[in-house]
Amino acid sequence: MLDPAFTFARPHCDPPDGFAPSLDAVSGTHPGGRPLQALFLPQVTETFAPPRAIFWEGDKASHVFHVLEGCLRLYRIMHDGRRAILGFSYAGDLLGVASRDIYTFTAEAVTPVRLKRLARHRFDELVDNSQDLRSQRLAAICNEMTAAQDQIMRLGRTGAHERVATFLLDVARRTGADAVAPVEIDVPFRRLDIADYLGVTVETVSREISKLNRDGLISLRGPHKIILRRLGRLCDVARMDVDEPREVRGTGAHLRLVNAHQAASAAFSM
Amino acid sequence: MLDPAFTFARPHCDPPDGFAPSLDAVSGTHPGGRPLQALFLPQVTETFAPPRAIFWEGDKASHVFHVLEGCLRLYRIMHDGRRAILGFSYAGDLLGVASRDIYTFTAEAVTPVRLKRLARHRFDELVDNSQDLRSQRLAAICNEMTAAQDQIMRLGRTGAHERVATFLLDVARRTGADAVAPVEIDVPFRRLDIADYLGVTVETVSREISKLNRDGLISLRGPHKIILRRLGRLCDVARMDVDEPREVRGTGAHLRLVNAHQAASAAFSM
DNA sequence: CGTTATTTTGACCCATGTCAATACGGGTGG
DNA sequence: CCACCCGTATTGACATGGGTCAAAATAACG
Repeated sequence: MLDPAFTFARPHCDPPDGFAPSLDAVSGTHPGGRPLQALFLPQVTETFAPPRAIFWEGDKASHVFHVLEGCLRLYRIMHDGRRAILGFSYAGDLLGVASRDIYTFTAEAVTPVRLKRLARHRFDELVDNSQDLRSQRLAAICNEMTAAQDQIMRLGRTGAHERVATFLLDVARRTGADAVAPVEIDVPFRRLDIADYLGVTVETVSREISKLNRDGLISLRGPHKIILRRLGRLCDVARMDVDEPREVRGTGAHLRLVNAHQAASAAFSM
Repeated sequence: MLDPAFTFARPHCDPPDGFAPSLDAVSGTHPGGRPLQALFLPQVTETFAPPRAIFWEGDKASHVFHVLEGCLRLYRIMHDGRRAILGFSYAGDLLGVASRDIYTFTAEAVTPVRLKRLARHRFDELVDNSQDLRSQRLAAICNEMTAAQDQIMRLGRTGAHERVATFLLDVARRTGADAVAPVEIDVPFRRLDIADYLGVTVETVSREISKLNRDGLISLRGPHKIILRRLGRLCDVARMDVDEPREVRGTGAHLRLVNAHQAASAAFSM
């Protein structure tokens, strides 16, 4: 699936990479034996048409899910209606693993979704009986943590350019797109979803995408088909200001890290 | 410690509460028997003077730590020097539990810190041998996830007012301050730390604090001693626009939740 | 006490939000 | 297959929260 060249050159401390593998969604990397996903094999398949919710924020976290097909948005809503999308979930992901008591977000189908479910107590029971599965679950949740940290960094410290570019690259990676120059990606989400995920408005998302289009970094084939033309350039945008390291304000204690990562953007064709 | 009235009324879906119990820091709530923290009892105590780092982002995650005293900032730095503080860690917290391979952030002493450490392999070994401890560790990490989600929501969807007010209330709660009106809290962090945590600039933090001061919601006794005078009002600021719920843009599917939480702010004396 | 780092404040500017109009696209029924 | 419709996306004009730059005030520390 993932071409090794398609690693987006990720120096460990450089966050605006790493698609948020969605906060409570676990991309399936199975170390040795049976992956967590295998636990769902005997279950029946269910189907959810968009925009139906699989579960709601606040519901008792009674099940864990394995997404077989389609994609989902995971979000929370504030008292006054503001919505924040915490992440997206794709085929292969697990859903609800990090929810203990109640679900801390709503999961809603964006495209038609097929999935399997397993009662939480059953899932826990199965996992607890295997050292290997326990370890997998832990690793999975830790990966989610890291993804969440990436997102915190993006939202707190980057501009709209960077966020949108990063988002497109992440979708490409999640999709398992090829690393060769003109990658056509499918973006099933609406602009509002993207906006609520990136912490900006629909208009800003639209404008940034239009700008990338004007500048030739991408082409649009309808709002949901985007062709990434200059991957290298997109990376540059995603990691703004790479060339001109700005002055660091602060203690200086952490200066040890600054400039320790000229490596970066190299990967990716261009 | 925590006055029950001091719960900041947290309806499950309303994020701008919940102090980020720091992303990889575990506040010690021990269900039944021996808490995770007890594992550190036999270890020797180490001391770190600020601004010394306990570990660096990217280091091999060789140990887990238990903070006995003092407080820490946990942060990541981008290639160009921008810093994002992911959270803070206080006495009682565990540190490094959610770091599997390498530490995904730097932990640095803000005040003189005393802590104990345990080799990661040893920690894992001990935890894996007890159903109870495993469960505690899992719960702890899930709490961190929730805290991270809160932060994502704040950074993506709130203004500077809300962020600063929330921050002050969270420090108060973390500190275990009393719920009665004039609460004096100790804020050991510098303004730049707060700024990097809240995703704004130092100047903005300063201005917002000044404004709260002018408006009588708080008083300053030096930049690191803040007296919260109108807790109720602070809560209102932290959850801006409570009274006039704005029109929700979007599918409408999630409308089920909107307005389902007029409860809120009641708690807190005022 | 003087020296330096931190914080506060002011003036100005820009990225992004807001409001509003238009254009597009995908689905439906004729 | 085409025409219409409605939700979504784009674009423009304008407003503003918060960033930036610079200076003054205050606190921290030897």
